Amino acid sequence: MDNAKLNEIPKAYDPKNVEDKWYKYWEDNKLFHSEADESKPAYTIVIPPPNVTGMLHLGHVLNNTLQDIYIRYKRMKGFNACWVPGTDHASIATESKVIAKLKEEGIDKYQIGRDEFLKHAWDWTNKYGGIIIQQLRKLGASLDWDRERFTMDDHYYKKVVEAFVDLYKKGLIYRGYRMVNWCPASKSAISDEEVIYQTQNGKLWYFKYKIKEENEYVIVATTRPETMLGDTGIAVNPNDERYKHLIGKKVILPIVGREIPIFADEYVDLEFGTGCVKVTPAHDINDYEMGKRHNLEFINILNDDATLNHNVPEEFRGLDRFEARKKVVERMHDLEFLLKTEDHINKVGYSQRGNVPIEPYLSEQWFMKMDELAKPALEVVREGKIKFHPAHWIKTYEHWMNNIKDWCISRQLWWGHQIPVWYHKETGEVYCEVDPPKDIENWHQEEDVLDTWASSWLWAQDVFTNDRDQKYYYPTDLLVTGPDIIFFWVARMIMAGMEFMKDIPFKDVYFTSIVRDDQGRKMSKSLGNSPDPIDVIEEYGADALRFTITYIAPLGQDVLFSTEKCALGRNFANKIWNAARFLLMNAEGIELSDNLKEKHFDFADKWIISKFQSTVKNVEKAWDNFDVTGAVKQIYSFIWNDFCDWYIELIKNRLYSDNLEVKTAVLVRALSLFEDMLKILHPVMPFITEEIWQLLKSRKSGESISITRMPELNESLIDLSAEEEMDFIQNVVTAVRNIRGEMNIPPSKKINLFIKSDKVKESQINYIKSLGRVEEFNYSNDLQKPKASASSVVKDAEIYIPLEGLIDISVERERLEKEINRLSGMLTGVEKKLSNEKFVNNAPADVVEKEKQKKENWQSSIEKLKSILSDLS
RNA sequence: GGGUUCUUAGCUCAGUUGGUUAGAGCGUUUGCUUGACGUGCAAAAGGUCAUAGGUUCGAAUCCUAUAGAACCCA
Repeated sequence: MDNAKLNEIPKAYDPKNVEDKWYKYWEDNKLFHSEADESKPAYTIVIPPPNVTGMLHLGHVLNNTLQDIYIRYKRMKGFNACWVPGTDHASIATESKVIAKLKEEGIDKYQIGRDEFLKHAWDWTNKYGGIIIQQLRKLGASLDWDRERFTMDDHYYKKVVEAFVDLYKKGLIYRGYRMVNWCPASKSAISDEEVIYQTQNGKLWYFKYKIKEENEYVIVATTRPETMLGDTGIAVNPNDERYKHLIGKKVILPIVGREIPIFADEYVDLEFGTGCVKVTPAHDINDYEMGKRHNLEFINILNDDATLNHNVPEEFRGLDRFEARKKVVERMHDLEFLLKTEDHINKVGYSQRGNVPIEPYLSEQWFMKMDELAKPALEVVREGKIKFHPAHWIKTYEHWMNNIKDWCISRQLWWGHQIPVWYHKETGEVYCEVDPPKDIENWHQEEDVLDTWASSWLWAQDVFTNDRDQKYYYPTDLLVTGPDIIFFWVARMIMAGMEFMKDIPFKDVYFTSIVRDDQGRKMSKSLGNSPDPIDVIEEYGADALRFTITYIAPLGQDVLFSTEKCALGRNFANKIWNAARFLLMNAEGIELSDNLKEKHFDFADKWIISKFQSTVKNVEKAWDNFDVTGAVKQIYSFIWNDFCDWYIELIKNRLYSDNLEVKTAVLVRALSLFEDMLKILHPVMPFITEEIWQLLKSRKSGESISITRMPELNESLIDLSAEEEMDFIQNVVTAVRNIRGEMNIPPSKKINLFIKSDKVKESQINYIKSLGRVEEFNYSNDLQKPKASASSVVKDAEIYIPLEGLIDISVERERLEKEINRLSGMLTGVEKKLSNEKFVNNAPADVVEKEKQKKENWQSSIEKLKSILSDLS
């Protein structure tokens, strides 16, 4: 190899100068662009579109690293790999950010109107929309940038509208006056899935309501006193002896003065509170049901911002619900209707986006019928047409699908896909089509937009904007996402796929871990425990981050991350770097002719090639099983332990040999293996592998490791006898090092070594000598133990190290005794097993044979050690 | 209240269909300017596999119960 720059290879790997350079190279050469090509199999992933104005966080890092690993792996396996990037318009989140920004400027959304507001929203989107997309490049994500999509693109918008119209015409979408989860912060309905229940320390207030024309009271307990202003009934359990005589009577609602009936309903829990329940049908889902059953009045007491409206007494109007609560309690106290107050732990539903308590609220909304859509979507998962990893999520999915409720898809927002429904100004007729009515002046369009998920549920099918692409790339192969959106998105995308494409949207779904901090806490801005991935990349490199997070992320469990852990990946990168540096330095000035590759083989070469083949086999299996951590650990262990710790040490003898042909042959082989090694690592650490791959040989412009082929598994190269020979060497060398350690013999001091065995091969001797730092070496079957030797037993070979003057007899005795005890313990276990007739009769023959073998080996070792021990003077 | 998952070395986790000498990384201890790497090398210490039963010739692995933890749903 002729390369003057080699001396300049720095001692420590620095990703800074490497990563951006190669990403640009890949992008400039469009290496990740895919075109439909029916002669090749496609492998397709659509990115779970991040919020367009969002920033990259560690959840994205894990998720996108996994996708990149699979897309790169499949690309190198010869698939036409296509990874589609894009972002999501995130209706509520984006709109509330825009509103906040406008508010700072003193602008009110309703004053400027819809069209003007949307201009601001687009400005905002264009300003922040590129950030996360750029950040994905820093991570090394091999996305097909020519296919970048946005859920508000014209084509996509049209598809969303078409889907609505289609379902409306099929009768699967309807409009209704229903109780929904109302988010007072965004002044919009939200779906059941967007409500997060939080446990809170609340109170239980006990109120007295007087019964009309009698001198008796009922006592009700409530967690929400302010709703009493909307009470229209009192419910008791029909079997409750305490209250049977009151059923049918009326009470006078305090403060308000309204007369409301006492009625019986099975729903009432006799044990809770007093067994008497105040009923507010317009503001509680259970009360709503009771209200319908008993024909109660529905009195809505709230405005859309959760202040009290004109249906309550004057003094409460305009008050926020929480102020109103205080005031109601005060008034009830003054009126002596407040009996007592208890502490009470309750669960309060919060709006996921608005982060305020939601209100059950009656309003006119659009719903999608779920029963029919759910059926085929459930079926394909049950049948295994779509596979979940880990599989246990199937149960959660089934449970949700079996208990599915209609989906509230309308949002009282402007940023999003406006519902394609027009109402006739005169007749009130409803018109639902993709295109607006011709006499548009006589109609007004539905103001509401669709839930964001009612657009992103088409993502897997409509990121492909022409029929050929859609036919070629759909169904996609893999979806990588968090289990937190299994209902929001995964389930609904499956429904959309089955409904509109009549086919599954993806074959495998990989549910990622949740990234937490070192102490297992959720990452959150307020805790300040959420490192910015870009900072981590600056400090450790994207490769290190990618490697570390996949190394520590167990499938199906949370991953506990801290920035410092990235030292793992950084150290690994540095290790690889130095291994490359070592080989390249030795190759300097040498002509590496490939025809020497098959020459001067010895068992060390066979061993490492055999190990590599096993690694390829195991890694492929692990990728196929979505055992990402398993694959990453296999690669790590091969490179660090097998290749660096042993193989490089083994070849040093030959590398420093005077025989140029031997030296060259070894180098050519080592470099070729190193190149293969880089390839199997490349999906995990794309940058450093590209950097080194480019250094190994001079490459043509546009060439890249990312578009080379993965090494093919060749099982005929798995060589068990070479592995056995190597195993012996490793055991002998380790025994020698152990003795050195125990006897405090520094590595710089050479020792002599004798092995009582006739099975040592000539080819093994040099390796044992160099790795054990051995001066004089001898072996024979009838070797006498030299005086004052430290000893060990490896398989059936006794090894001696004469240490005249250096040996500490008591240390040596202790060492031997410890080993004898260890082996004896294991021997006892195995003897017990073998003396058990039932074991010998019932266990498979090979298992019994294995146990017998163990017994013999350990027995023989123990005998040898004992005899050595007794000779010890 | 219902469901799912988890409990293995000081910490974080592997452990494939029951048969291993129960592994790895980090951390700890000791030694080392060994002609790639101290972001390193070598050696070592450290585990009654949560607890109690059961199935089995044999259980970290299968079953039951108990305790504890997390998440989801109501």
